[in-house]
Amino acid sequence: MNVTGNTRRQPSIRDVATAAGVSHQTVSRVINDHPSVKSATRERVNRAIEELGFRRSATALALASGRSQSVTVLTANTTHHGYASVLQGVEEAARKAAYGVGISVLESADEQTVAAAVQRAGDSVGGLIVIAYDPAGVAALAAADPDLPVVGVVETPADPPPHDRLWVWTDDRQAAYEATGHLLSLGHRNVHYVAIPSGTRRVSARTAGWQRALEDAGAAVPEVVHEGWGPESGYAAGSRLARDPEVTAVLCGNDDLALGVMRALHEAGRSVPGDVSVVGFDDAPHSAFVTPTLTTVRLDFSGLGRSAFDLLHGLLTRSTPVKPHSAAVPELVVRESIAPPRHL
Amino acid sequence: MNVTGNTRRQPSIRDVATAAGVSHQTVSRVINDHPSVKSATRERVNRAIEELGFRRSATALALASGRSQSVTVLTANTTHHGYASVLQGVEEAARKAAYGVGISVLESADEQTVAAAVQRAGDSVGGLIVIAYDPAGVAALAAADPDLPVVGVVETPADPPPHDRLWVWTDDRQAAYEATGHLLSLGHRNVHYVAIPSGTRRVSARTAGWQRALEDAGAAVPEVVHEGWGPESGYAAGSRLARDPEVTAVLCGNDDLALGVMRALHEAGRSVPGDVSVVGFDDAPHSAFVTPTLTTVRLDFSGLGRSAFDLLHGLLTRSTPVKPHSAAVPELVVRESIAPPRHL
DNA sequence: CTGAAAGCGCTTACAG
DNA sequence: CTGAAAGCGCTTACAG
Repeated sequence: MNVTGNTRRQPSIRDVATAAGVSHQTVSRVINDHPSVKSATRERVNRAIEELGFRRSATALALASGRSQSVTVLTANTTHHGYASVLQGVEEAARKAAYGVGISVLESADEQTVAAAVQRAGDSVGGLIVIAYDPAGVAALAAADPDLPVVGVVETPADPPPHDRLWVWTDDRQAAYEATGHLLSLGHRNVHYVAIPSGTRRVSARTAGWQRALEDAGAAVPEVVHEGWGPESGYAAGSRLARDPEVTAVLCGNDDLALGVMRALHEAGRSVPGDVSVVGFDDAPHSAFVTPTLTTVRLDFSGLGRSAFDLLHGLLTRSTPVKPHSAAVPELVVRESIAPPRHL
Repeated sequence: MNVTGNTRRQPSIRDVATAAGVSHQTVSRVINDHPSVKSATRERVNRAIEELGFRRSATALALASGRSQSVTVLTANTTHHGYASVLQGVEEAARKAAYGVGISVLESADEQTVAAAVQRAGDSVGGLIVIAYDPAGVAALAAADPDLPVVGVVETPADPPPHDRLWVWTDDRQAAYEATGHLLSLGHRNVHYVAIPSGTRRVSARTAGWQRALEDAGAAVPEVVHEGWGPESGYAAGSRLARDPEVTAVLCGNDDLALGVMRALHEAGRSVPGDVSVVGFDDAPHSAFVTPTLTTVRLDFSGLGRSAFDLLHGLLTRSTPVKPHSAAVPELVVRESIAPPRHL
């Protein structure tokens, strides 16, 4: 009626219907690719859509249909390389499926905070992806409503996930095993481990892999150095480790930690890799450009994010029977920061 | 009616109304903190809300009221430190205001891609924050519908933003000026600049600051080395710069670039800071732990993200007259990577 | 202070 | 193949 009027309102399905001389019903069929529409009608509708610049309201779609075409990722962090890459992978896969992605960060592992965040996230969204590498994430995964579609991005689990839960992971247990084994094969009698904060109360996957490698080689298992996530944590750990001349090889839970360890060793006058070999985890972009370049385990985080989304998408659309699966296998990238120990 | 039934449906405003013996109307008033509700009624409603575990549907709210309580950030990247930190800042401020945040990444600066992304983002959302540090972001900012609430996170603009646009920035022009000045004051006769890709066709803010500092000091302005964002770009630039013995100081558009430059210099046998001083931009977390520790400009990205959200929030709620404003001033963090040139 | 009506822009059965 | 009706869960005037 108001075709030539210049109201700012977005054209609705009804405006399109009027313009095309059909019911809004039929417009709905056309935009949903419903087969039973005469092609002449379809064309008329599409032309009207084009002319009016119609865009279907995602909000109305969500309200009327119950499917929201969006997921939100719940994470304790957005800046660390692994987290940011997972997020990027999720977004990439979601975009291809015409899904939106929301992000909600967990400020702490505090029960109340986590519960509030999980609720908020679950409120207006089809499904949830929670990055559960840390205590906050693990708590969130546990706190999520059982009938909300959720997939967790987790460390290699010791046991398969509960059957009502979908998880995705890379085999970093195996990766830690191999990295440690590589160091031992170089002649090191021992490998120390500087751990990232574990999400679970039990031994983390990386820790387990490292420990197993030492045991398999008949080497003593030194105490794990527990630290935070950032380079300053690695620095603190490295300062302590530097005082022990027996320490000739250090595996770190991530690259930032490894950089901190290398710096502390440097300041203590112990050279890397001359006196001590250092290995990181994640293969952050700058790790190949520090001096010495850092030997590290490359993890396909964005692939992990894509998998997480695909899994969730399957769950939401019930299209294919979905199964938890692990992503690309980790790969040890050998660079300058490791060498045989002096005593050889 | 079905109070004891165990349907899985979330309780609605109507269920609450029935339980409290009022109209759904009144429930709406209560959850919106409308003043004109008798406190006895209010209490009854609140009790019902509590008991039923009612949570207001954000979708219905958005559809009925037109305000969506969410914003989306449009960005070309999620992993670089600056971008990730801006995103984190936005999320933090949004969470405090009970807003959701969506993220949409721009795969390329290609016109079609950008247009599609902007449309998608603008579809189901209250407002848009676009990170416009790069060509894709700048294109997105330009492509956004003029009557969609948008705030841009931009480089220091040469001219004030168009009056219908809200921008936020840190004064990195000034920061580049100071960093360059500091290098000159150390005795360097010249400072080269390795630039990040500029969003605009014109000279970027950082480039302008650097250039001005050289001019003010009467130094020659060498050609800008144009590179990408990552350390490998810095490495490429550094390799070229290393061949010129006249090069004694290099300012880089970001820390990753700086690391790449330092690595290339190292491989070329030129020591940092002995032969060449290197300064970065951003103060990424690891920059204080590489060797030599990196002198860099600290930028308050998360503060910038918070400002961006606040600005947008004001725009959306029309609560306060909002004005574009710049965030915390950048600060030069002097570390080991710079020194007076050899010739002194 | 509170309720009955209409509507936001869609979809989902139900008819024909 | 297409339309008329009802509804998703809220809010926004309009009455009283």
